[in-house]
Amino acid sequence: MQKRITIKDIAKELNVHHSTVSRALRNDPRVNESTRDMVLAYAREHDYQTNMNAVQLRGVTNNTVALIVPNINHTFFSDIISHLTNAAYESGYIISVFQSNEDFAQEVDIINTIIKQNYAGVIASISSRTTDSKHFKLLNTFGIPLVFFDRMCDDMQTPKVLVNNYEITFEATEYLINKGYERIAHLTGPTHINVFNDRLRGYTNALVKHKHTFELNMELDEEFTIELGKQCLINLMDANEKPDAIISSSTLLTMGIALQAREFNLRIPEDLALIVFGNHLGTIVMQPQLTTISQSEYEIADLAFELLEKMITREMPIGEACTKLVNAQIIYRESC
Amino acid sequence: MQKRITIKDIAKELNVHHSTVSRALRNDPRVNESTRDMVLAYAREHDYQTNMNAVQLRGVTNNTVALIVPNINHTFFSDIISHLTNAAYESGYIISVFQSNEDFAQEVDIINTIIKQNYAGVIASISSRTTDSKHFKLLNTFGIPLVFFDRMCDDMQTPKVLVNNYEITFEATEYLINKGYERIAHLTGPTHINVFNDRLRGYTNALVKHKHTFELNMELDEEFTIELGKQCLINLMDANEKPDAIISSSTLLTMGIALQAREFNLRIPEDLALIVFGNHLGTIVMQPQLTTISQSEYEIADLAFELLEKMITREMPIGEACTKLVNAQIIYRESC
DNA sequence: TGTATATTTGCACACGTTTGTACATAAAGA
DNA sequence: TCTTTATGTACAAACGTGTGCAAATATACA
Repeated sequence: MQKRITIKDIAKELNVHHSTVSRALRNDPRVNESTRDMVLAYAREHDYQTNMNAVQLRGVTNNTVALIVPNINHTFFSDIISHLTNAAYESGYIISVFQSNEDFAQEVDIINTIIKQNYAGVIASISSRTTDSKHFKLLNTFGIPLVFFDRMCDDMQTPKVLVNNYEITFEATEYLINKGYERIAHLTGPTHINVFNDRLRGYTNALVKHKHTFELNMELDEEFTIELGKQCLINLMDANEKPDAIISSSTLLTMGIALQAREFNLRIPEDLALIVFGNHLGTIVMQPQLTTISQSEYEIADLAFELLEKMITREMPIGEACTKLVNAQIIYRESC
Repeated sequence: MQKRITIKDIAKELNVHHSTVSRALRNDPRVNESTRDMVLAYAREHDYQTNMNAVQLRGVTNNTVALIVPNINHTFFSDIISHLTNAAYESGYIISVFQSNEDFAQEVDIINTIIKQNYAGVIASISSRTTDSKHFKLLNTFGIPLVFFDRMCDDMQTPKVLVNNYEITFEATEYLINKGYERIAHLTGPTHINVFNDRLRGYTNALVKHKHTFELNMELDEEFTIELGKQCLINLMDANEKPDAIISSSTLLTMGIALQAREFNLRIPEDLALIVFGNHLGTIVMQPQLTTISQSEYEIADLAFELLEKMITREMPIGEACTKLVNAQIIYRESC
């Protein structure tokens, strides 16, 4: 664990000034070719690595982009992370992922770390407990570009890449209605989050349009698990009017429902239809395979990064609103 | 997008020296209480954030730990990430995740970024294309603590948290043999990686012990997908001696196999037994539910972080080998 | 009042890098 | 030979923060 080698060390060793070394390393034309070669050879030989803290202290931005997600182990987010990492790498950026764990305090800490470390930019989807956007606004204050995707703070002037949750949930509900289902339930997350609110509105409005009087919306603030899904179905089937179709925001919840339906000897889709948001692989190995709403993670990732990069290169101003809608689509399978 | 506020700005505004502000912000006892309160109030008011680049330039380490994984959207890794993030947060650290995408060049770039930015430490699982450990050794050179988990470079002196892949695969193979399966195949990744090599050895040795002559090992270097799994089974069933059991390293592969088995009207587990590494949720919603080998991600995450933290706090020296084995366990379900 | 001690603040330098400017040397032109 | 220009290198200051040391002020004690 020797001391880190610096340009001054190199300079001393080669009997030149450290400014010459600095220029040589960055291929500045004002340095003699032989000097440059000598410096580069020495640097390579001794594994010199720029100290970015010193560089950034002078105001130069780095190439690391922070990505904040509520949960890394949700298919939707992990797919986006994966695509985003690749897209960014091709443009010369490194993606660094942070998980807020649906926790407000952690989200704030993450943002503070990002500001303190001077990241080049931030792509974020907020936690379900986030109601205040002060910490995100701070990014703008410090001149760090920010792009929201999926879940966002609606009071912020910044680019947003969103899914057309309202339209697709409307469409899904209508699809179930047209299939003859009478009592459609809707399971989703806290509706102060745009995503869940849009889905709720799509669901409700479709019911209204078709004059359905049965409306059963469950807004869950707990962690979505298979167990919770089982319990949900138990509760639902305990009521007077039992649903014959469920649109759900969570794959885990829906898996639990499907497992519990077997226990109840409910046939899917005859007795109970299921539609779920997401591309979880489990949905296609189940029997019957679940009808899902796919949210085109590729497109979201590409769009979000494209917008961020434009802000980093100052091609686009920071702190200016702009919303891109990405179309989700229903993947018709066997559960309806 | 105003200029970033610094301690000098605060000092000028409050008519004190910036060193006093610096001390006040870090609760140095050598500063008057009233002065400190004044400074803290002003800092809070104006959203002052320390510039870590300046701090780190002076040799102080930060609290950000880098986590490198080959693929974020593999259940094994995303579970570890999730647990690790929480464990680290409780100890006051922030985890920043990087995906190498099973690509050597990206892995090298990530390490270089980590060195340049002076992260506090690194927890890593190497890509399947990594055969040279020079970049990881560089971390030690620069005094950055490193802990490997799961996949590692065996020529490196550094703590490693590994799964007892040899023993558990031996056990799984033996289990199949005792169940009466005659022709057991093994599907895994490139065996220059310790994980896959250990599994192969466990498999082979169990066969030898029980004098089984049928041995079919497939070492795949492509990306594991459901499609590839389907193709695998097609190929396997095309041979003269068709396997009646498969131990596989990949959930996706095995899902493909299971789906293809249906096409072939092969009954699971009667005609074909399946055991797969991992905790993917898909394995428990399938019918039949798959017997899996669970690798206790919690324990791996906790151990890895514990070791890293000790190195960060210099409680443990950097660059000293030590290997912790974590016990995997077979979760017996319906596919055998 | 004067001296000793405790408390608080200011000063100056360092960390590693970049960059504008000045200096030195070499080549070219008169 | 002397100026002019081109080329290469050195110098010094700056980025924001932390810290040893000196200075200043306040408090205690004789």
